[in-house]
Formats: sequence, structure tokens, C-alpha cells
Amino acid sequence: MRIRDEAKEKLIREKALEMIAKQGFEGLSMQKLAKAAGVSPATIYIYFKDRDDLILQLCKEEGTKMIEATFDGFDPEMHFEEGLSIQWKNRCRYWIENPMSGQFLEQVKHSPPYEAFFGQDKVFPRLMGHFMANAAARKEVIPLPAEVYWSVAFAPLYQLIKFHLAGKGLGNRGPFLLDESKLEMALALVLKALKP
Amino acid sequence: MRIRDEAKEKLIREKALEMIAKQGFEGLSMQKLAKAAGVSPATIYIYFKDRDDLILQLCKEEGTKMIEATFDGFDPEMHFEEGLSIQWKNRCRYWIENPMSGQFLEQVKHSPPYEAFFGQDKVFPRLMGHFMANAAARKEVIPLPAEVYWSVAFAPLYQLIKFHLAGKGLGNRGPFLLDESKLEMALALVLKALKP
DNA sequence: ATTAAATGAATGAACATTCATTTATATTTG
DNA sequence: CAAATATAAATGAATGTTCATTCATTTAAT
Repeated sequence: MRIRDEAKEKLIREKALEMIAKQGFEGLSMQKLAKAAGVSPATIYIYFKDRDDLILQLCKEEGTKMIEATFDGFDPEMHFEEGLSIQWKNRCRYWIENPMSGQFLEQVKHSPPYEAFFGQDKVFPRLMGHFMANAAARKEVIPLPAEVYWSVAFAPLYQLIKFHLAGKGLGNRGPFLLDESKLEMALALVLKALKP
Repeated sequence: MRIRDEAKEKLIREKALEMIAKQGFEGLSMQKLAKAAGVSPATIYIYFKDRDDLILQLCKEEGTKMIEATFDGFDPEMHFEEGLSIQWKNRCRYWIENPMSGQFLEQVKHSPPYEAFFGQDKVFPRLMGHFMANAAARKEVIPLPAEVYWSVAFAPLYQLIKFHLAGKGLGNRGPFLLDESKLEMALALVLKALKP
């Protein structure tokens, strides 16, 4: 018998990821995907049950990779400033080194399949909850509702990453590059805002 | 002869807006839209050249309303703190009072038709540029690259609005409501970060 | 020889758009 | 004032295309 061709499956995954990252869900057509991966449409159905299954698998895979990257070298016992700094750098590195994954996640963020994956994840809420409780107990951060804290602590980072991935900043004032210096600048402002 | 039924056109616009707001571009099918508005598919083509034209008109209309709301009562000569505060309140009020418009804009933000509209707009860059130049000249704000400033100044607000519209906060810790007190809290943090 | 991978062509549903007709109304005519 | 006419709105049924998915058949590896 013939063996399962893992390189072929990976190629299908990559092309599908690319199509969704660039054009959203409506950009993923099974026949176009088959053409892009150089296989017959029917071949895709050997590796994936159907279109929804393919999308769900991509959500799980990319979501998991992103969460793991976010908490690389992170410990919820860390002091607030160090923990936040590590997370900023992890998140930033992941999005910049994996722009396709980042744009894919951006596209699927509010979709049922991604929310199904994220709702089940235990790592994210546990580590984050623990980290925040510690920081609050040590009085390293102003007491705030969780959502206010999150908005001030991370939304600026993601906005900068979006500028970087779009390749252009505000208006038509030329290209934008998110370098170490701009990241440090923004992080310093956010820490100034959040520390007592 | 028969007269153009403006209520009918408005109904088509509203249903189309709703479909895109809730399900993105792929949620807008002309035949479903016809059914939702209680007209024949052909009727839509009396009021709009084609699907793209309908989408472009919605982008223009909603984009213009949003920009006007943002700068209501705003003057670029204002002091930094007052100007930023007014913009926060305007943006927040608009998104909360027009959730359908807000979710529509969220969906189309990075689409070619919306970018075509926004690229042509003169109001937004002129007022914002003027305001920032004044604030910088008066040393009311730390000198920063435009994108770093924007990210710290507005991204937290939009994240809070997203929590509010989603109706739920982080994780599964119950519903979230963006009230005056949380808005003021976040604004105070942002001002603390940006002022020298 | 066996078995699962791989296929191209087919299926039926949904899609945007068009068209020959019908309907309603503003205007003109008797 | 009422009937006739003109005109654009409104339509349901079609058009041709693209979509996800299936299937009978072929291919390749064990």
C-alpha cells in the first residue's frame, strides 16, 4: 500500500493558511487550494474531513504555537515589570517572525472555530491570572479591572505590530518598521501608566 | 411614472450593513439580502450598480459618519488633555450608540473599498496632524514617533470598546460593560503615560 | 496481490447578475 | 374631473459561474 505523504499534507496546510491570512475565510476555496498545492481537490479530503475541519485544525495549530511562544521563558512568579517585558518581546517576536500566522490569527480571531479552540485552552488564563494576582499582591501595579489593565498593557503593542505588518504607519507618511527602540519606548510608557 | 422609494433603499442599506457587520463580506449574498429586505434580487440593482458598488457606498457612508462623530466639538487648537479626552468620549459614544456601524467598520477596516475611501479623506489627517503639532510645540506630550503615540493614545480605548461590544471581558469571567468610570480610569492611565 | 493514496470528472447548491414582463404612479389628454 | 398614456420601479424566472464535496477509476508502494 501507499504511505501517507506528510509533506503533501503540510503543503496543503501552508497554502490554506496563506489564503486565509491574505483574504480571510472567503479567500479559501477548496478548488483554488487544490490548484495552489498542486493536487486534485479530492486529495484534500484524504487529509481533512472537510473545509471546516481544515479550518479548525489550522486554528488549533496556530493558536497553540502562538500561546507557547507568548509564554516562552515566562514565569508567573516574575515581578511585574520583568514579566510584562518578556511577554511584549515574545509576542512581538512571534508576530514578526511568523507574519503569516499572525495575519491568519488576526483574520480568525472572532470566528466560531477559533473561539472554540481558545475557549478550551487552560494555559493562557491560568498563567495570566496567576501573574496578575502576584503583581497585585506585591503592589507592583495599580489595582484595576482586568479589562482596563489588559487594554492598557497589551493593546498598544498589538497596534504597533499591526503597523509593522501593514508595512506602513499612519496616513501616507511612508513605511513603518517596528524596531527595538520603538518597542522599548512604548513599553516604558505602558509601565509608567500601570505602576503605582 | 413611479417614484424612487427611498425607504426601500434605506432598508436595503441597513440589512446589508447588518449582514456584513455580523458575518463579514462573505455574509453578504445578494439573494439573501433581497429576502431580508423583502424585495426581489433584481430590485437591489435598481438602487446599486452591483455588489461592489453597494459595499463601497456603505464604506463611504459609515466612514464619514464615524469621522464626523470623532471630531464633534473638537478643535485642533485645544490643549492636549482636553483634545484627547473629547476624542475618547466621541469615539466611545459613537461605537456604543452605533454598534452595527462599529462592527461593520471593524470588518471592512483592511478591505480595498474601505481603504479607497479612507485614503481619500482629508479631514482626519489634517485635524489630527494639526492637533499633534500643537501639543508637541507646547510640550504637553512626550516627543514620540507618530505610530508609538497613536498606539498608546488610542489602542487601549478601542480594546475596551471591543470588550464592551463583545459583551464579555477576558476569559469566561462574566459580562463586561464599559461605563464612564472605566473609561476615565483608562484615559487617566494613558494621559499619565503620555504627559512629560 | 493488496491496499490506501491520488485522481479528473461529475453533482447539486449557492452565487451575482440579467431580462422580458408586469405594476404603480405622475403627467397629459379629452 | 376622469381616462389614457408614458415611464420607471418592481418582479420571478432564468443565466452562467463558482462553490464544496463525492465517486468510479487509476496509480504506486508494500
